[in-house]
Amino acid sequence: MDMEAIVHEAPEGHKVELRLWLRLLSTANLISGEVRRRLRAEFGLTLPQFDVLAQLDRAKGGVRLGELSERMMVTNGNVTGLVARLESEGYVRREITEQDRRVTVARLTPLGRRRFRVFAAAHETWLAEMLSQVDEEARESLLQRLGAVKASVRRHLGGQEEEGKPPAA
Amino acid sequence: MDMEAIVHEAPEGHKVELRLWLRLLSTANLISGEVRRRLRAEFGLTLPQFDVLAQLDRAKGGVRLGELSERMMVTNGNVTGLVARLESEGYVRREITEQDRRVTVARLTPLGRRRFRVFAAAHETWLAEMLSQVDEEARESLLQRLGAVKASVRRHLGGQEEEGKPPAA
DNA sequence: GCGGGATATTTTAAGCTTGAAATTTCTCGG
DNA sequence: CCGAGAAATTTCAAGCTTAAAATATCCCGC
Repeated sequence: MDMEAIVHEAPEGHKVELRLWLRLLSTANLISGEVRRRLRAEFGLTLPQFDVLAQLDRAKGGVRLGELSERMMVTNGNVTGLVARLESEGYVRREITEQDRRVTVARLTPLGRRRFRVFAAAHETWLAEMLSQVDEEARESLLQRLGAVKASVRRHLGGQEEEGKPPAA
Repeated sequence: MDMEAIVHEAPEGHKVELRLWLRLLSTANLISGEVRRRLRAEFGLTLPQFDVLAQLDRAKGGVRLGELSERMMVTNGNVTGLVARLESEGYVRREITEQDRRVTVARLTPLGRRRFRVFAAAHETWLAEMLSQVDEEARESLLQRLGAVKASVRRHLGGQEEEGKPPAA
């Protein structure tokens, strides 16, 4: 089975915000689907697993699981299994600190770090390829405007603000 | 548990294509997470379920399951369960055509159509809210440039082309 | 009208994800 | 010191998702 990304879209006749959202989503799906397929085919890795490795690689001395879940924008319960599987692959090790035994820190094993460098290089290449026909101006524009989108969305999250400043003005 | 979207991002020091991809992904995650939470809280619906209903609402006379999976960019096996759950909710009905008994057509029940109108109106409002601070120019720019991104990505999919024209020069 | 290949869907196994409840450990005021 | 509440993680049930294998049906050339 392949089930290649056919990527239908844009119903037409919808509010423009909706059309923008649908296009954003289908674009992200198109790319992540391709990345996922390649990670699997080339390295037997899932995308979330790659994501964990990337976070751990970025951190010097290991990452608390709670921080990992924040950085990855997923729930705590999620990282538990993810890290467990990566540990059984030998890519990640878990350590319990003696100062606070509630905390578990995950860090890359030497094998994990070595392998991740290979994964990351391929991943970067794929992205560069896939986005090769998006020119410098478009990239910069997208980066900036997507930042604006995120800012707009964040101001309208879920009713209750759980941190940060109260709605300015 | 809430596990609000903290949305870390952009490692800095990565190739610009990678940064663009990470921003695109985190933006999509931020929005879809919020939409998912609201659908669940207000209507007890999952996002994929909403997606199925939207596709069926759009179609006049029912949709073959295979076409549904194409339109939704998910595998065939996926829609089987999705449609089964929506059927048990009474929102969707499945019909087997007598001309071709391999084919199953899904269509909204009157209840499903009625309810979907409510869901869709709320959904549209949420999106309009979340994107309210993205001005007209930015929206148009994003729509157009995301289209270009999709085009670029499609040209670099998975090695084998399974349909469409051979790479035009 | 038969049989092989194509087409449509379902099933299956493995893994991801959420939200909520449960555990474990810590902190701190009295 | 003790106990209440906070904090970090795990467990759990339900649902999503994929890729691959299995089923079921159809089409077509002989």
